[in-house]
Amino acid sequence: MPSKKKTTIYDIANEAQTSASTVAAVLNGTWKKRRIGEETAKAIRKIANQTGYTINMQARGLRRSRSGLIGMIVPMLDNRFFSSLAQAFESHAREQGLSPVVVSTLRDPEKEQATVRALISHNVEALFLAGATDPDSLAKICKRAGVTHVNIDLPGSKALSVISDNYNGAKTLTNALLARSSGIGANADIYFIGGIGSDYNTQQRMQGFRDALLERGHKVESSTMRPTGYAAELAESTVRDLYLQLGRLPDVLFVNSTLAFEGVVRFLRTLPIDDVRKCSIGCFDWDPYIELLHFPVLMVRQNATEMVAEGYRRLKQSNAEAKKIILIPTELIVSDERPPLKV
Amino acid sequence: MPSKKKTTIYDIANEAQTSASTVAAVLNGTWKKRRIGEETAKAIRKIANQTGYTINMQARGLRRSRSGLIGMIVPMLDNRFFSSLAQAFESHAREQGLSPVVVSTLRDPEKEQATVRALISHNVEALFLAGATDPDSLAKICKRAGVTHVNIDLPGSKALSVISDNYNGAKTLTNALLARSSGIGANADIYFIGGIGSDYNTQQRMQGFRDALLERGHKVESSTMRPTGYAAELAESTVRDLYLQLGRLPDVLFVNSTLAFEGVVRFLRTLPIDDVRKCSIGCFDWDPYIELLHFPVLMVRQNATEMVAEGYRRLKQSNAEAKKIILIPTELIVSDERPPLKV
DNA sequence: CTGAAAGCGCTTACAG
DNA sequence: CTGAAAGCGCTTACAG
Repeated sequence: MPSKKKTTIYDIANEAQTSASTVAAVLNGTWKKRRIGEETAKAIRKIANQTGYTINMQARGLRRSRSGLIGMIVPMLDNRFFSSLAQAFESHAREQGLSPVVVSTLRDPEKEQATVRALISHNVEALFLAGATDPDSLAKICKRAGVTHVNIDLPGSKALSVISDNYNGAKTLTNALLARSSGIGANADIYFIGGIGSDYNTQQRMQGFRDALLERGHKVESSTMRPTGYAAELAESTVRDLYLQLGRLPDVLFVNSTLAFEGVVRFLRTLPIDDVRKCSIGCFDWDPYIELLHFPVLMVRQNATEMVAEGYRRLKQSNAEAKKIILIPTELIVSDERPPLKV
Repeated sequence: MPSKKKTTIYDIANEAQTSASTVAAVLNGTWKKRRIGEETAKAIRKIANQTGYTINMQARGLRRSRSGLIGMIVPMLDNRFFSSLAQAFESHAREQGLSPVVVSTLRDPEKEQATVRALISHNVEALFLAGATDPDSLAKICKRAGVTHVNIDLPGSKALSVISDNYNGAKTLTNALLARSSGIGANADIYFIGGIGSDYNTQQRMQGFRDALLERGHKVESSTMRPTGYAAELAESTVRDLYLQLGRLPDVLFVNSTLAFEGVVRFLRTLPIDDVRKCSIGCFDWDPYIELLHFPVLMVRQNATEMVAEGYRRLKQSNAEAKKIILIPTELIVSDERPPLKV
């Protein structure tokens, strides 16, 4: 029975001895308004079920100039933070009866633009630009096409941006790290590792880190700031070099991103455990397994769910003041509230 | 200048003093075939750029009855394995000029069906069903609509399925675990924890586990098989109970899934490290942080990339024998090839 | 309570 | 080398 061609409202109209208009009305819910007979409606619905009718959204979309699609770009999907964003994004989409289209663009400005154009071609009803490297050119493209959009995670100057409160998150983390390592002096060795110096979020985090240190009377030399990128390898060798140079680990280590943290741990696990525990270690970003390492780690967890929720809220009240940056609070996670490893 | 209405080929035709057909041909690449003047083409392209024209895929799709969309359903996105699948899926999609639509359905059969229907409504050109709980009803829906699809990770009987070689992966892992714990007798305590007993993959893995044990002369009692589900909590309490019951850890622990493993580690970290190291521990599934724990873990890494690649390959040669299960080899990962932690 | 008809923005034979 | 026209499958005033 499975027909190769999809059934259309005309097929159903034929079968039901009625018109396409009537079928359309019954199937899209406007039939009460049109006061279509209960009988007719029932018959039509029956045939629709039998034939396995599914509406053609392209046709509907073309006619109503809406698509039922909502788009998101992210740097990559196989990453805790961005996949949480994607997950939240598409839960919301479904709630609103929209189909989510999530595409990763690998922090490549050209891919970002091409993807945004592609999504616009599909007439997405709105666009979430998460972690876009060049939000402002994307904003231009969107504006031209009249597509509303919001920046997530990385802010742009031409549209509403919902991002983590990186500054305060970093400051809180730094303060907590310092509180841990009681008894260190003004000349203590305190390092910031990972992230990209030109990146807005990294800058904010470095600023929060720096301010926390200054407020507590610590010196901050630029050599202690090491935005080594998002890769694990460079973070690993940086900590190793520090260790060799100081003859021990720094007193405090602020690692920016779970990926860089991976590299750091890769080195730390080669050291005697008591050495590692003397160091006060923090990670900006959260991973469940980091909580399970053999030494305590303070983490900043970003609220992906809330960032996306806020993005959706703002899209609805599209009256809202655009070009604004909305900061979403982060959460400080302390890994060793549970019984520590007995050695 | 940004116009609220999107530009269409008619707008461009007006401006360029030519016809919509010509504009269409220039913009979609068929213009050489139609031998349109280089001049005309150039003029049209210029206007298209100025006005920020983007083709309306809904219109094109409606006309050509293709959509440029390709769909995938996954249980969830915020999970290493499934997000790797999603990532691979959409790289391939982009390579082929398709826009990937990935939707998570939370292992809920109703959501799966609703989502598949929604995707079909959007005229996706093919469908990847990853980890679907009820692939066969989905297959029916797809067949009716004439949408080709392939099952990934969890097999169905009505369409091609590409899944991990769970049986051999588990067997290899078990053998490696046994090889580690040399000197244990036929009555050694060897446990399988996590996964769902009714789940095809879990069954295969249990079978591989069991066969490896039998071949090496170990007894396998059903009480040693504990498919406690995919949640961390139950796995945690199960290991704790085992520990209390045996007065020590089992000799070998096979944990099915990184999520269950999280629970296991949550308990293990409360034990003296030397106790933990006496136990030969394995995890079916991989996570970079598991490699960095303070005790060695053997892991089975599934090849998400290859599964997706194979899926795409098969879709192309749609002649291919359907209803077949294709097994993708897994990889055994040994976590402690690097220098171990000095205590 | 119901249907005929126009139109959404493309593509593509067909006719020049 | 180029254009007029039909048609993809819907929606929606409009007319009964």
